[in-house]
Amino acid sequence: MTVTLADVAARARVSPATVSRVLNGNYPVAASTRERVLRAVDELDYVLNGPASSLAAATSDLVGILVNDIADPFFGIMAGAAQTEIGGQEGTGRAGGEKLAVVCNTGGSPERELTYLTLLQRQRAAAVILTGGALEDPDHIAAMTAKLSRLADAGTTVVLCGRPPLPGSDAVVASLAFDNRGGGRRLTEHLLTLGHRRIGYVAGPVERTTTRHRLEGHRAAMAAAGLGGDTAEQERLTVHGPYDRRSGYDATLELLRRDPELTAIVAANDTVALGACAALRDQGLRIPHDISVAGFDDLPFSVDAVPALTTVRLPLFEAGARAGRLAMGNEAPPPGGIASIAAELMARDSTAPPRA
Amino acid sequence: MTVTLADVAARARVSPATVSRVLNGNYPVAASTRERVLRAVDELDYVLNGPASSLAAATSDLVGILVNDIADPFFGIMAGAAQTEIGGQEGTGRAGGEKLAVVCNTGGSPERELTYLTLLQRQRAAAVILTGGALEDPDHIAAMTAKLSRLADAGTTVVLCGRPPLPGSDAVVASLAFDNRGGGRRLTEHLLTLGHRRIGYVAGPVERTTTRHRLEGHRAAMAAAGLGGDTAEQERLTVHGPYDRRSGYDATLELLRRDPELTAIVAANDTVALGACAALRDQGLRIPHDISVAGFDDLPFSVDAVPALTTVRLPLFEAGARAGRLAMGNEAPPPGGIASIAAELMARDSTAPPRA
DNA sequence: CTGTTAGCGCCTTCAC
DNA sequence: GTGAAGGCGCTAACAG
Repeated sequence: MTVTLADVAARARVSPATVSRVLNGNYPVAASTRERVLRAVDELDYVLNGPASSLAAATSDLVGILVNDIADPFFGIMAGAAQTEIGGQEGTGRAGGEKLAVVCNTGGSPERELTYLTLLQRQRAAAVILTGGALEDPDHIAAMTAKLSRLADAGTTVVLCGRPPLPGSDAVVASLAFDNRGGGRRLTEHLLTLGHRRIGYVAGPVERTTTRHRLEGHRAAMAAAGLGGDTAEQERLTVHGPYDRRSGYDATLELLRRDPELTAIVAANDTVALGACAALRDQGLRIPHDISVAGFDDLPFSVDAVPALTTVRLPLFEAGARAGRLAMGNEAPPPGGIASIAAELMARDSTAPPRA
Repeated sequence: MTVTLADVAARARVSPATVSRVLNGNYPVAASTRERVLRAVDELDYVLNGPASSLAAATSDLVGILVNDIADPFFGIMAGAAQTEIGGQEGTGRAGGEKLAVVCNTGGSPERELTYLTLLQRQRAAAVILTGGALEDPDHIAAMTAKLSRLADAGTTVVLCGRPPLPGSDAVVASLAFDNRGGGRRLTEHLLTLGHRRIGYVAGPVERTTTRHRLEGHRAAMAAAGLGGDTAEQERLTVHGPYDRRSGYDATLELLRRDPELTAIVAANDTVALGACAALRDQGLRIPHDISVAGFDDLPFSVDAVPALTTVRLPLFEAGARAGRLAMGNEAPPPGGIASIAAELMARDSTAPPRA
């Protein structure tokens, strides 16, 4: 029924071993023989049996890219960049030694994250890239550390992208961590420099590294300006929620309720900031005249917002591409396996000095 | 080194076959035996060898979801919905009979589309979902038709989502096609009703079904209103470009150059519309006072645009979920394997009557 | 309900 | 540079 390697061998009048060698290209084969084999492959429309090949070789050409939310361009950009770097840009049609880069959407659920890792482990994946912030629950961290060790033992290359290093684990080849803390600090410093003193903060989901680091940066800047306040005050000006538009909308209304004198709102990311803007507009407030708004990530749409959104740029594409190369072993890991990726303040029109 | 099914069998004092049966759950096994096996699995931290399993069973648990641009929420939403429907929401941790739903980013390249299909074919994928518009190049269509037949022959379920049916192919189980033509027509009718007569059109990339259908809808509405004009006139008011913000920006400037009297711009999709809005603002034009703008898709950010974007809503999430169910065989295919999915006009603030 | 027996299709030493 | 042979780990008939 389906054509096998043996069929190709018969047609090319060589042994199966030889066919295997030309297909994998990692062994010397006479040019004439190779050509004969390749011709037979095309004539028979032969497609390698991946499972059989993976079983025999004890490794597959699958590379998994885990993301928290595939509908969020934050992840889409990183994943796309990584996939480009991995999938090869050739396109010979015949599909030679390409890797199969695939993205898996965890939806932010820790269980699904682990399930996907198990599934990838089951497939004997060549590499796994974990993107985005990590959950800070101790149990989950322990489970992840164990799972990643298991993967690494089985020969899977593990790379972290936009996620802080896993303490005490040598399973990870490289961690590319965004400087969320520094970015958060600079963003709030920008607001302070403009003259803002009462700043509301729409944070991301609790127990996420990204959420915590950005918030820490914000509070560090506030504290440095002598505006830290006590814990109760800090919490009063902070509302947590998911990384979506709705959350930004609701949280902003809540912050306004808690303190109508707010002159600025800092959002966990650009999407949340958009929701915040909508809420403010619905309250009849003008941005930045009545109140300033800032986001984080600098997604493509942020520059088109009205007014253009002040935010912190993260080099998502570059980071994803680098993660892809690291996963493929095409780039040397950074010293210590850890790299911090700079976050750059993009001051635009949604922030301005507060009204007198 | 790595623990195999035989190890589990030995520890549970049963035969390998029995272990296989409880793991696959598709065969009666005594409760006590099952429990013993499961315990052994946990104690040994056993993970099924996917390739071996796929080789023996001649099918894998891989399901591929092909998208044109993973950084575009249009695809992210559909892919995420499909993945949720396929990946199972259980999360037992142990990972039982779950499918591995993975998304593959073709970047809109026909070669990569074929390469990914070959890779998936190689893996003996259980199902493949193709999302988004298709390229209309005859050679590519022929290659795709052949490839999909090959896949179907090998037992892979093929589902189309947001893509018109492949004529003369029985390889596809179901095609969910958006009513792009109808949506495009209703959108332009809305503009005509408002009183617009000179409408510029920023189209998507040429040779794409999505592009063509939306444009046809637009022109049908124009023609019905006696405003069709000749071919030269139609082309003068149409500029093609990729589905991104930049394209919308540039194309809008070009349209304005060609006809400064335009009172409305229709964009290929919401992202493009955002670019168009930016260009118009930079020209000092107010929306919708000086000129109206409309998009397509109704992505989440469109309602937050300023002014809120008039567009055509496509039920992306629902369509993706349905495609996922169809791929899993959890839903009966529509009659004839083809379903048209309605597109609903969302009239918002970016369109208004033209200035007197 | 459970055990036994054959492969699934390929890679990989080992000879030649 | 090429062929021959064994086995990767699991599933799927068959028996029982």
